[in-house]
Amino acid sequence: MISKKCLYALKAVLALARHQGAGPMTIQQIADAQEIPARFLEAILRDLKQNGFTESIRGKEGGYILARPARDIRMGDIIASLEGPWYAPGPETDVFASIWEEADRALTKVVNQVDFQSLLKREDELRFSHTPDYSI
Amino acid sequence: MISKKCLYALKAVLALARHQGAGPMTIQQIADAQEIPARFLEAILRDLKQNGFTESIRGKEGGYILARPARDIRMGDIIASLEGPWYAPGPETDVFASIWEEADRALTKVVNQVDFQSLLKREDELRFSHTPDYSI
DNA sequence: GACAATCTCTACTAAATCAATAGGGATAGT
DNA sequence: ACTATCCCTATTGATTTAGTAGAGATTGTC
Repeated sequence: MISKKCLYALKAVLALARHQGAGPMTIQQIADAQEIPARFLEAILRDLKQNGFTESIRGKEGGYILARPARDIRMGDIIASLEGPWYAPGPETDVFASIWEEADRALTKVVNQVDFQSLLKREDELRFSHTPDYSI
Repeated sequence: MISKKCLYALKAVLALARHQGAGPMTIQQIADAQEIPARFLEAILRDLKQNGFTESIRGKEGGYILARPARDIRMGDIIASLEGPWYAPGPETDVFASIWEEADRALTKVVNQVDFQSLLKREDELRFSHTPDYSI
């Protein structure tokens, strides 16, 4: 099961992606926008910073920004850095090992195909298709 | 991360597959063969039974057998029945939902391609290729 | 320089899950 | 009756998850 921490991290990066170019976002702003407990988010953003995805500006007018363009951050990058490997390649190579590896590759391939620029686009399209149309 | 319970279950089914046609295996035999804590295995085998993968024979000379031919049991079947879904399809459909679904499909596809008859074959080949060859 | 808004760091905790373990009960063959 | 087996419920210790708390460091503004 994918952890909430990881889900929060993905949402946070998405929020920062949408805000890119408009200065830093505070932890509180991100927390409000994505409904994430602020204190928890704080720790997550620190993790993201340590892994090179975000940068922080301290002091008043401070906050977080993406360290690189949204196009250059993939879902898989975030997942890989926060989530442990979903299977442990042990020393004993049993008959299942190669299957786990194949499954891992399949999974990685999917999440590595999606960068945050394309997520923004997807989100826009989703919003569009879900907005009720009251016109006649 | 894939749980030990699930890994044990897969090993147990593999052991039963190899023993198929040779009468029931006791919990203890399976535990010894696959190095699984017997008491833990007991609960796992009960789960497998409830999910229709194994059948049990009680009393002396009792034990477990596969409920169907090894060819008709896939890795994915065992995993799906013991492991919860690896992501939770919540009510709110955010932009990530479709990615999780795609990832899930990719994963399922891999593990559903492998049945236990083919695992037996793979294991034989693996054993063969790992057996040191002392001939000159 | 005081103040306020921000990030930073360490520690703590409550709840859930995992990986078993324990103890007795039911069943079937000899 | 005896024994080897499966069956069922409950309990436990360790680990992980999902946060919370409190104090400290940094920076812009007045």
